[in-house]
Amino acid sequence: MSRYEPAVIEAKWQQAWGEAGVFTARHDPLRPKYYVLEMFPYPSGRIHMGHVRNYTMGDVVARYKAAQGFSVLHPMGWDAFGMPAENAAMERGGHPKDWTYSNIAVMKEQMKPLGLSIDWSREFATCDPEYYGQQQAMFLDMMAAGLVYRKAAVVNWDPVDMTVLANEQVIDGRGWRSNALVERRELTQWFFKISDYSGELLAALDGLKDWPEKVRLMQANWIGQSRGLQFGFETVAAPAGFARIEVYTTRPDTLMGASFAAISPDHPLAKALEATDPVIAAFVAECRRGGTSAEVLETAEKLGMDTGVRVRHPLDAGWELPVYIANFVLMDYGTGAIFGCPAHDARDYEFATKYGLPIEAVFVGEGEADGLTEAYVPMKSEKVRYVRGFAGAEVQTGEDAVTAAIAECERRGIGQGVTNYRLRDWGISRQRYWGCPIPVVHCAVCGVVPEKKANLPIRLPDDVTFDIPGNPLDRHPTWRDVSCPKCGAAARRETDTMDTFVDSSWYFARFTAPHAVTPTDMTEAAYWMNVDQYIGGVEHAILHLLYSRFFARAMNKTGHLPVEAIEPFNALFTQGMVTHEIYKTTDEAGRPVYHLPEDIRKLAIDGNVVTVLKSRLAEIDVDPDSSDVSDEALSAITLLADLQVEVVPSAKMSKSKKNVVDPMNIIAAFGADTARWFVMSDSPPERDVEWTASGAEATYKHLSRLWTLCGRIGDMPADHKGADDDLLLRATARAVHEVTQGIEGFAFNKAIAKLYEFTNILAKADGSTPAMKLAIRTLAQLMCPMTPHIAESIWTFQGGAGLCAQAAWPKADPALLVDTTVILPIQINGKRRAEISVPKDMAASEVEKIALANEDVIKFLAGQPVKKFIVVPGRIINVVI
RNA sequence: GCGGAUGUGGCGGAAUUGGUAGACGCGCAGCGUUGAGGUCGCUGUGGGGUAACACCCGUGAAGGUUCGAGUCCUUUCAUCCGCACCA
Repeated sequence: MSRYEPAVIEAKWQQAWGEAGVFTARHDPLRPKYYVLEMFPYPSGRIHMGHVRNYTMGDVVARYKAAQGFSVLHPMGWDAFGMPAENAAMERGGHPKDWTYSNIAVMKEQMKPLGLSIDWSREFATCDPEYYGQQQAMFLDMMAAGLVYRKAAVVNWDPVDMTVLANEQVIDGRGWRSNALVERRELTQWFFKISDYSGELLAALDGLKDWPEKVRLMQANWIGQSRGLQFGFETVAAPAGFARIEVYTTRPDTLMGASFAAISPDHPLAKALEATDPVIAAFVAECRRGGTSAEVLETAEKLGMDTGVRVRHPLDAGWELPVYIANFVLMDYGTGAIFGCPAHDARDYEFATKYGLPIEAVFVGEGEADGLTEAYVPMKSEKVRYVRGFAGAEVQTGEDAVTAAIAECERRGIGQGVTNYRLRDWGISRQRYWGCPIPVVHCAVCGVVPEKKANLPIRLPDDVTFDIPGNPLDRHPTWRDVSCPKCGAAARRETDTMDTFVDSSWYFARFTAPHAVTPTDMTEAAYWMNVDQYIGGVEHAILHLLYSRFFARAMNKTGHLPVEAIEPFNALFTQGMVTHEIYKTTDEAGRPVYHLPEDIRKLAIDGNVVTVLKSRLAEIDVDPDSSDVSDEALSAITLLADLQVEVVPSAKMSKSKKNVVDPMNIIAAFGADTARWFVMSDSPPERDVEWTASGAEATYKHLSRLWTLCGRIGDMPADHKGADDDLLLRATARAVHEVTQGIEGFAFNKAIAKLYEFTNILAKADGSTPAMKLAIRTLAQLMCPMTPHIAESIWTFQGGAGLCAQAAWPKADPALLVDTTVILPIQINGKRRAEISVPKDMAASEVEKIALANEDVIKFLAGQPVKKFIVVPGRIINVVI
């Protein structure tokens, strides 16, 4: 066996897999299927380490399941619509389509050398008309099924560029290009009725046993089910048409503590007042300044204005409350109007304090005085006493108080108990070019008319420019101006495109039949769905996954997915990021300056590692790349503190911090197996992994050492006896058991630690008996999911039949996994003082005798009587004195 | 503001889920190999303490439950992620 040359063997085995068609997914009714999917990439330009980690994880699962005998589907595609393509066109010229497809070509070429077990015959991009045309067909079906509607919604409006901005494009309340103050503006937009499924999407979370608990929790909180009371305030001195204001509250038990009512600046009443009152109009305009994101809205200073309108308290007609317009009341939640109880709601308390409104407690903490007013009393359900509750709810606390208050209000005819959800309908309209066109036409005669399916796909026009802001579709007469599909009159095509989340909400289903002339093929979908293991970043824990769960239900309703697939992802795994340290200095003004890894040098001085700038080394006449640094130079470096670079560990890779590691450089230097092994080895997959140059090098050294070891064994005479064969067989069985458990449990770092241990045992064994050969072949198989190329070479070299990638996963003989004797530590009063070695199944009474006869134990007992003797079989002994 | 998570040696992490804290890897140190450096091989490596043992301390902090706590409970501090038009 020659030297370890990854470039040579990796190309060779990739070709062999390709020729054997190992990764082509086959619809084989006789075999169980397994569908592994990693969240598909956005084609941003080049692949990064995060991609390598994500796809290697999926690949490990795919290869492992294939070895287990499953018919595996492991596809790849491109989430190809989105803003960056338009931004590139604006900044550099060119067309989003060209930018996107050339990025796809580059990234695909970069992914190939990783040796992933992907079935490339199923590849597609969401910007392919064949894909988005099917998406348009589903939109029409969903429209017919009543899942689509239009309504007004607020957007970020840039008044200078005259365009809609994404939240990301609003920086400190200003447009990212124009720097103009952003306003909130209403636009008529398309919505999917995801709220029809609020209850179901919540209830079904319980069935997702193989999803991370935290993701289910986040989704549940996002859907935000609450039980409350909806009731109407009767108004006094309100404009015509506003005799009542509907309010929703989750705390009807605090109604007696009401001190004001507040409506959203977007509430119809606010709009009516705005039209006639310039002071209110100015205030509402003030509220509409700034972006639309929840973070901005909820951290903004609380602003309110008394409208002059009054409402009657529902429990006491003589009690009038002022109605404020308040910027923290959201039109999207509840009814867009609230009642304020400052004593028991922190936000209301802040508001009441600011505007001098009364604060009166409904309940007090146990033992506190009844006269507690003007203070905020947090809800502690166990320890409250009602002092101003209303009849029927006096004795209740906590949730019971809410339930009792709702019942009492219903009895009195004041309002109704309502189950409310925080989840809003999904607004999908985007005023942008590079997205899936919404297939409808606006006709002056017929109104909104769906396109005919025969006319699909509605293709994006190619002849567009991005020299001025806004949506080029809006100013493209030959594309925009059409005749009505229904009556033939002159009409206007919808120029909004769909949110790119729509594209990614069903791609997993399309992979099961990527070339079908309908969105899906029900036979294929029935075989391949669901995705058995889905893997991706935790940043998608809420939106993408919730939208996909909704879409699967909508697809079922419109006949595009079987009912078994309404929860499309059986198991979910959320992986962490790849981070890298940052090298930072500060300039004269104290601003941080970042340095590239190749511009710094790490030196070992007196057992410490000192990081210095190469350029500064040159200044003191030290050759920055020479390995030979004199002791004088080293001590000079220690003295020069300003020469040293601050190392900030574990930062997200970003160009501005200059800590991006390009996977292609790693593959060129060490090969794909090293890159794959390293990203799987150090950290648990759900956590961030820090890329270190030394770690990657160590991985390469390990693989080289293994290569040499296999070569050495191959050169030995057959049956050269090294270590005990029995020991080898046991070690092999244990490795199979532990690595299998590691992969099954998504603990790849532990699986790799076990592989290191196993390799260390083999390196010491130094023989070439059949037991050794079996051990090495097994090692190759266990490594194959992680490092498939070197595994193939070792497998072949050690006489494995066929391709390692197609060999059946090894099984451990259970008899070889049990140890006959066990070492029991002995604690005395909880401190470990001695240990004994006993047969595994020895009776506790026997163990006690041996333990008490142990000389260390006798020494520590020092003749004191034993109060208690605890034996945990096979684990530990504790003697209490 | 709301929601979710994470804190263990110099570093990444392990700990059979309440039972020997620090597996495995990196780094560092010593020895060997080498003309030298790197490579490679062997050994050591939580802190204090000792000639070496012994012994003491130790899982962000402070309390608690237990024969026994990294793991369970209470309080607290720090850091990271998401928030509906980034994907």
